Amino acid sequence: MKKYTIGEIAAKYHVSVPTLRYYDDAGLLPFVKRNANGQRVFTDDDLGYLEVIDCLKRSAIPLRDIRTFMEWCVQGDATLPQRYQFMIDQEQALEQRIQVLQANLAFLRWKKWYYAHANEAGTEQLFFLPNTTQVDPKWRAQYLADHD
Amino acid sequence: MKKYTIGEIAAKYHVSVPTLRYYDDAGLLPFVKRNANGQRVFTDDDLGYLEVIDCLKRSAIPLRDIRTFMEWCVQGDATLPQRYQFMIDQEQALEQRIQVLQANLAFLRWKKWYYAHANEAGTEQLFFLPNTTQVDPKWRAQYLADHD
DNA sequence: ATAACGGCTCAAGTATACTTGAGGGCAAGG
DNA sequence: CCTTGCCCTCAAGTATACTTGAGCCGTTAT
Repeated sequence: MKKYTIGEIAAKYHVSVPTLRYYDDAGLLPFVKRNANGQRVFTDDDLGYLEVIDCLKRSAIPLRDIRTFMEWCVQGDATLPQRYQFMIDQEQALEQRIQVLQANLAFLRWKKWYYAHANEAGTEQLFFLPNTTQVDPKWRAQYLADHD
Repeated sequence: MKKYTIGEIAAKYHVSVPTLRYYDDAGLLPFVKRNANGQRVFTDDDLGYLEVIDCLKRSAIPLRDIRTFMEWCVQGDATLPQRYQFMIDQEQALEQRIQVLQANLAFLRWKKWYYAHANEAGTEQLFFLPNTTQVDPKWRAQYLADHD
């Protein structure tokens, strides 16, 4: 089975070597072995684990949660229920976070529209209610009417 | 125009009072005024700004970027081009981040399917290539065939 | 009038996730 | 043989975003 050094794995997953060592210290890599010189040795078997870690990290899951999951992984079949539940929970959490970001995106697009028009006019004044800097709701209504 | 204390604003936006003060110190609230006793006073005019901050924070935009934008806001019409460009940039960045999260979600769903089946069987063994802990690609293919 | 309630500042502490630096080992190439 | 390159550990430093604590002020309720 092909073996990989920490440097090769770092390049493959676009992280620094110290970061990988930090992850190992933090218990995220309980599957890595060492050679006679004490150097970390990664194998093809480990790549699947590393992909999971990569996915969870890109999803901004805290390291301690990733650690918990990886520990279950090396404990074998006895932890399959926990790992299944973990995936159910993470799926739900991620769905919710995506929904929040979709709402934020909609808000940013309305603001973009607002600034596109303000920029063209050279002033925000036309949007404001008299003697305030509050945007007249009619503009928001018009934006929504135009973008449906 | 209605006025609000820092405590009222904190309750409205689900943040702590010290957090709001920290934001003010960090330059995120250049629009807040003070009363004769040095207390922060928020007005209806400010609520629009606070919504923007809330949106950017929920999108995990760094505070220094939010600060830059809020400073442009109080500088008036001269900064409309920068603010328009800011919205364009943030829209694009957020679209990309949502795409990454969608991909991560797809991965988590595959893993959920995997653990659902492993859990039912009581073991992961049936998924592995002989003498490895690598998942036989045929299972991934089957999952993709079943979920399209 | 005094205690509670909220507001204030400033300094220090906490958590997370790394990064950087010092000092050292092992193996391959000139 | 010794320099280069990659590996190692351990300790300390950095950045971000808050939180906590000490000590104080002004308004309001008892």
